[in-house]
Amino acid sequence: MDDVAKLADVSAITVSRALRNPDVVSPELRKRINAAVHKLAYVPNLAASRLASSRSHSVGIIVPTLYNVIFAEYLRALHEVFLNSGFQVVVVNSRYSQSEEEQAIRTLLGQRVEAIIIVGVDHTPMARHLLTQSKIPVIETFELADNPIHINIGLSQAKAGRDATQFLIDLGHRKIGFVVGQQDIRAAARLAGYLEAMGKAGPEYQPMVTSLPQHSSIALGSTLLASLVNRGEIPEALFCNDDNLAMGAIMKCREIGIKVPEEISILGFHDLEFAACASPPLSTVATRLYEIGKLAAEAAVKELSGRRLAVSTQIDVGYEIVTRQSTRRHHD
Amino acid sequence: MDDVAKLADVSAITVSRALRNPDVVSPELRKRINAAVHKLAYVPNLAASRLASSRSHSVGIIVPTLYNVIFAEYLRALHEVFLNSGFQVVVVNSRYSQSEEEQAIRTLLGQRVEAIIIVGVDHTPMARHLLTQSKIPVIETFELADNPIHINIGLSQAKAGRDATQFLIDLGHRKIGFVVGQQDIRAAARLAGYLEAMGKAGPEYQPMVTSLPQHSSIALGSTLLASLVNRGEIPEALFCNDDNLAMGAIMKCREIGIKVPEEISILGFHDLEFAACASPPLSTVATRLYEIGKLAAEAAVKELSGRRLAVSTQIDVGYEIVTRQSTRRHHD
DNA sequence: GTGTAAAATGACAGCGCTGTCAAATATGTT
DNA sequence: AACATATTTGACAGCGCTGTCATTTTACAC
Repeated sequence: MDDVAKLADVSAITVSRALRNPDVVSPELRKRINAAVHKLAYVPNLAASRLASSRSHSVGIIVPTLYNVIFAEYLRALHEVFLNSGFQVVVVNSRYSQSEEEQAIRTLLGQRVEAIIIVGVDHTPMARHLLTQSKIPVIETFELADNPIHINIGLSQAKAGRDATQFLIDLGHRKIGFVVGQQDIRAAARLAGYLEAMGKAGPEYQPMVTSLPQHSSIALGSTLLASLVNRGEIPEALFCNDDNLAMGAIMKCREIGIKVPEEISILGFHDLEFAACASPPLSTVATRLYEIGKLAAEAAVKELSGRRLAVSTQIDVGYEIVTRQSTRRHHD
Repeated sequence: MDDVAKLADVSAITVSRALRNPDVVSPELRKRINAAVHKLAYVPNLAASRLASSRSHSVGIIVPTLYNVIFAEYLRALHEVFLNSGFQVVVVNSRYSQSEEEQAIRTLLGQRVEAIIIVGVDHTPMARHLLTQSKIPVIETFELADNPIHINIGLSQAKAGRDATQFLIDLGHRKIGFVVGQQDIRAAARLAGYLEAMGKAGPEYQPMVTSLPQHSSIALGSTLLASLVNRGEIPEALFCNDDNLAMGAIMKCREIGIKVPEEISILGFHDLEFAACASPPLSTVATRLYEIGKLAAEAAVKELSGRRLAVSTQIDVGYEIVTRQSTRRHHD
């Protein structure tokens, strides 16, 4: 900054002002300073700025993965709201690991982000401790917590899993499989819901879980369906932990000549962008991905602008089973 | 930090050391300090640390979108290499806007990231100026630049577009369409390649471009194919700007009863995870997404560890047309 | 011309750490 | 016991900005 000041022949403080508050500096100086800034390709040191002002103007987002489309709409909403409110968005990827999540929290807190939006409600005790002690808004999303740290926006994954399974049961299916990749906590909750519904339905409803500890993807859905077929255990209906898997399953069915939904009903989760245009269009549990992000960001912005919300606000955004053509009533 | 020091009854500097260099502090003090750190949920202020040490231990990644799967493998590779090398990864999303890209560059430079990995080689003059003046490694990826800022790893998008089109021409197709969403610069280059190949092939090869200024997605591919059909202009072959669009197109074809590849050949781009398990499996131009990320990160790490590369290193990772079942020789 | 208020600029300290070097303490050797 | 050496701890300045307040300059009214 001193270099800029020297070049523009003003004091350093004036440079700082010209950059942050251009209209309080006389036009002539402003012009000279801008020229110097440009000439030197000067970029203010944010570390120094943050240290001096103790404001970071940034918020931290923690998502489990950046490698598939599940959090796309959620991220889009967060970016839209925060960018419009003048916050910089820092996205960190915990890669479905609680220890990486804790590490991410440390990093973000170290950067003194002004709010943290995090997917999920299960954290290491240390992570929870850090989040609780930090004096910033913490928004936990996607799941509903029994005991939210602060603000919590999501839906009951277990209930959604139960209802989805019940939906397939009500369609007359008995042999209903559950398909999942690497099991994160939300997947486990949906699985628990599935098991509960199956258990309640009666002894002839035998749970049948197919899984492989890999990141969810369309390709994995395809692989999982193939392994099901190889074991000769083709169910009447399949509840897939997300639309990626469901899409893959549909593809594989088509490839090997299993008719969807005539021979097998397939139900996805999340209603991702491609669900409606799959062939056949995918029945799925629509979660309000964009909405969750939007509400989370808005809650954070509201908190930060002083209008404190209730200590622990919880919003259940619910879900909806969208019936398209990949499921149908069971015929013997 | 002072609070921690007071609680552990040591000097602040010892706390700092215990945190950064635990083995140089006596075990007893270390224990006391850790207890205090934990009790107070103390997280060191990274801004202060960065300012004092003038090291950020972080690298900046700029991608045009976080909302679809195109950059998944690329990001995965970058994360793997950088995290293993002890760098924190900051991902920023330019949302396909050059001005947002420039803003992102400012932010990252302001954070004093130690390297910048950026998708693309076209930047605003200001962005280029900032990047050039910054004394850090800059790795431009995906495209090959005539005039790289520093290190450049990618492939010729125009050449790939040309070859892909030629591939369809060689299959005997004449009416070959190009399908694209919102046109970024790489899309434009591929389109240019397509136009060039069509132009060279002769007057009976009329270009036929279908596009809609929206983010690429499977759903958009479906929409675009539908609009093609509505206009009654079903081509013999379709070169899609990426696999998302191709996948959507295949789905829509299936829905409305156009047989792929019997009635229409469909060629994608990138060989995304789902290409091989599409139905029919998608022929596509495989770009080495993971490889690009890996090479980029490794180049950056090498630069940062002192082993400077040649001033402007350029690596052409090439591409490969993968023939699966969505394309076939044309029959009249 | 003088006085008053407003606008523009500057001085200074300090944000919370770390690099460097100095001091204190422990350890080993003869 | 005296000394040399290694280990552990501490003091101090300063990283590059910004908040606060002081000072200078300008504008305007009388």
